[in-house]
Amino acid sequence: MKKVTINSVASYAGVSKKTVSRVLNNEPNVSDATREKVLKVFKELDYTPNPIARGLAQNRSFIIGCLYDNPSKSYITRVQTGALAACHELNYNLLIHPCELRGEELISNIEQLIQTSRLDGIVLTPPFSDFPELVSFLKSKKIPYARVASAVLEDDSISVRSNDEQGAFEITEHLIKLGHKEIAFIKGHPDHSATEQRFKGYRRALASNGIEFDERLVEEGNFSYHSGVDSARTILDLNPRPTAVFASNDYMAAAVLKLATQMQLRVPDDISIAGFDNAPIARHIWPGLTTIAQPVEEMTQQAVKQLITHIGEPQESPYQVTLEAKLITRESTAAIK
Amino acid sequence: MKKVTINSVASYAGVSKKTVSRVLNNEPNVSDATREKVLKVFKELDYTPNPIARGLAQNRSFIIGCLYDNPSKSYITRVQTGALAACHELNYNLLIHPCELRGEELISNIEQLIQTSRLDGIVLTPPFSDFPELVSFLKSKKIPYARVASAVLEDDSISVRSNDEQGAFEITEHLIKLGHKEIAFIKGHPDHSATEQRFKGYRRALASNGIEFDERLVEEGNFSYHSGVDSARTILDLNPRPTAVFASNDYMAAAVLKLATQMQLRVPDDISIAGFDNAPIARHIWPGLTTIAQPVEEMTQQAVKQLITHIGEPQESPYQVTLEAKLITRESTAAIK
DNA sequence: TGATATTATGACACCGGTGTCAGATTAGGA
DNA sequence: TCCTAATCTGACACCGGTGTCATAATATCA
Repeated sequence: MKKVTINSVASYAGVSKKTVSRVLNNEPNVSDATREKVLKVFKELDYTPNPIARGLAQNRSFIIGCLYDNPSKSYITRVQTGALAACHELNYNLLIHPCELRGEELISNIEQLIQTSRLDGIVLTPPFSDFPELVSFLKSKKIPYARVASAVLEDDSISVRSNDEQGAFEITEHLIKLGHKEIAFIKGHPDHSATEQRFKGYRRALASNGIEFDERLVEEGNFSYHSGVDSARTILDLNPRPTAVFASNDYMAAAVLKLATQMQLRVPDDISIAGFDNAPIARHIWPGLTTIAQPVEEMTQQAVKQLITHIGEPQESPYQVTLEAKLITRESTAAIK
Repeated sequence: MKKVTINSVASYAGVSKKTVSRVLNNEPNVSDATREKVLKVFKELDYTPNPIARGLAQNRSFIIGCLYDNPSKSYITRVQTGALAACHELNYNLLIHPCELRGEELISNIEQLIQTSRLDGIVLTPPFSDFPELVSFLKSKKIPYARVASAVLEDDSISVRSNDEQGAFEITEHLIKLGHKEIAFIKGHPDHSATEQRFKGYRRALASNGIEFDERLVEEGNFSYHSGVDSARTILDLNPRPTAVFASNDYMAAAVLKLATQMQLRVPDDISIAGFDNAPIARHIWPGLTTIAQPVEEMTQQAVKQLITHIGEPQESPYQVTLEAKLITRESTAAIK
């Protein structure tokens, strides 16, 4: 039951360490006979190369970090799922690192993370994806990074996003087509670039349908359920009350629904409610929320895959892709009566 | 901007590598003067030891794995939060590993994980905590492990749990004290040991209050929202309809609430609903769910901390603790009319 | 067939730490 | 003051891989 190392394999196969190493890494200049001999020994001895030794020799950790600061657990796990899929595929490990964007010493926190864990790269998820201080820090330190769901496209970094503006446009237009004209809007957290994008989409839909934008219908939220409750209170107390509410995410939409229900309002008969993200809660409440679904796993997976693939080889034209967001209609929106 | 290694520190401080290493690890037999000299150089050069090199020398990875297979995203993130806290404290990294208990080749999947990532230990979360095949595999391979929220206490492994049986007892008794006698019960997933425990607590509460157990009031669920919908349909169609439903977790309870609302039943006036876990959804719906809160982060943190602390030193009497679960009453339960 | 180019292989240093052990230094006691 | 014990310190091998380079084996061509 001794440990199987490259040395045992080498002596067992009657070749040098280096030759075994060549076979391991599919390097050329190994005769077919030797290669097969070594491969057979791999199987016989059930050999797995030690990534730590390899890492030391190559000055790599085979670990990438995933940064997030998000109140939505479902979003986080979706991000993780995508990142893990990519890591798995490319024999990397994922280090999750929740931390606060506005926390003390964010930069030095990240610096320490990179130093102590020797990360080979970092995936930034919202709201970090568009946080200039962090991005420029990583760039200055030459830490490879990729950005998920960023709104701002810098021209020299990997970025995979979906179109928030367009999604918000579509769901707003969906409400408009149902006859709604007074559509309240609840903004997300100001640190997230999606907040601005979704607001833009909302305004564009109004404008392109000839509905005048009314500032009084806009509330500031922060993506949390709690903030949704506050915003909902203000909105539902308006006189006249808007006939529809579009909240920038599903948690806030759920909060509107809760408050509306408490106020004996019937959804969607008395008021339509729309959300964003297609979080689990959107289908766990009654009525189910009309919302926008983004391919979060897919985005993250692509971003991480690109990140890992291009570690150590700076690209001329980095991977920048925008994926589709999709309108999902459920019971919380209906035609105005 | 050269790399700072133990060698640079050593030559800069005018001592040997080994002495630097001693200072790093707080080993004895270093004179105060030397120690301080080296410490000063650490600061001046901003030295961070390379965990990969250290790992190679000590045949460790400073990584522990966290296994889960859970439909509840909030549970997963709570587990992660606790595990990360412990890892952080002890300079370890956490490798998350979602996988299916009933998936193909679970054991070889785990074996490969351990082999390729050279994990120093593993935390098992439900339903793995009480999965005998896995536990005995780890034991046979001498992989250190700790179990979170396990029901079965083997006498030689680290285990931190909370009392599911007692929690279920309390919430059932809460319903009974509100005057309910026909209390339906929705079971969880059979692979989770909590399922049996919660059911036991329910029955014990009935028994100790002189209420006869009625098998027709028990439905099989699997902790998913969806399964809750199915169970709810059966229960709410019963004639006479039970006056309360205790679902084994909040997702299923939310499903009962959704269906009840769709059926125009008023909660809690017409029917009381109770859940378990205190998931976010419990307070994101209206009425909020009466439920049981478990200290998931705390459990996991303690388990991981013990695990890491005792890597490489088998214990005589391992850490086994049961933490308190707490009844949280919200609007979904009320006295019978 | 011999000279040369190409391919295959291994010896050895190295990555950045830790473990072992011997030797140097200091402290303690007679 | 000298001898012994305790404390410091460093030389060196080692962990398990990879990179460099020299050399051996084979292929190519004249």
